Amino acid sequence: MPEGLEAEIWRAAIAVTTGRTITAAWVDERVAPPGFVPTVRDATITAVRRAGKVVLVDTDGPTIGLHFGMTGRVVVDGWAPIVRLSYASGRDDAAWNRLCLWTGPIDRPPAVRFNDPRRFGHVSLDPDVSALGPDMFAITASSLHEVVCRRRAAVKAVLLDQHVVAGLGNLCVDEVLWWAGIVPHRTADQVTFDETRRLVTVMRRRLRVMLRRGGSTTGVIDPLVRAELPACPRDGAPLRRAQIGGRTTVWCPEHQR
DNA sequence: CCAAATGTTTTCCC
DNA sequence: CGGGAAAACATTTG
Repeated sequence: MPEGLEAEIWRAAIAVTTGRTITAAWVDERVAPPGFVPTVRDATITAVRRAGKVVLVDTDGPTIGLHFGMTGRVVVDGWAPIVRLSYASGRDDAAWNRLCLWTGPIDRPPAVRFNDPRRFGHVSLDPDVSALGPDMFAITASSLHEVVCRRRAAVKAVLLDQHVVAGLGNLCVDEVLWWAGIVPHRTADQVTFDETRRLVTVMRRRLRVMLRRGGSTTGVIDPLVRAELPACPRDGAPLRRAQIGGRTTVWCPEHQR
């Protein structure tokens, strides 16, 4: 899924609906709060924001939260900003639709369609995002280090924690650690301030590049590299793979220390 | 048939 | 109570 980068791509796509009024809505009741449809009908979309991995559709009524889970995705005006997610089906089956918002005739494609085969995602009203940490594009080295230096878990697990920094997912964490030269299983409190600074610099740069390229699967440690474990593109050492923080982790034992 | 998959939440154990 | 690790969740794909 979708990490913060995908959420940002979808946020920008959905933003074209700003100013339109929701004329009709449909949800899979299993993934939405009760009374969702009548609550959003006739609301006008005023802005589309992102909080970490969550897309927030503001209206003159409630704010609609889109939580993508592992396989959620969005189609806007019949167009998919991200056609195929790795680790998810490339198909687009109507049976997997979880939310449709129309801003015009109901016989046209919905303005926003949320489709999620695995159904780990959900839809919310006025979601509370106050517990999220600073955004991955905005966090500073000092604020990050303040948290990191007090945690004993693996640095990988800490960066995955949305209360620490919002938006990073499994692929992006492996990517930034690879660029920063920090081994993922190192204890967070062993990460120096200098290293945290490098981490934040790398985060800003590489996330920007990956966003432009199309999301979290476009880095050096992409899904193919994760599966095949070729030699490290930086120094030729054999890449390694293990479970860290409960997730598949790939790193270079040579330049990540 | 089996294993693994980009996330969040819950449960359990120190 | 708090931190951390592991399990659970539902389904598809290789």
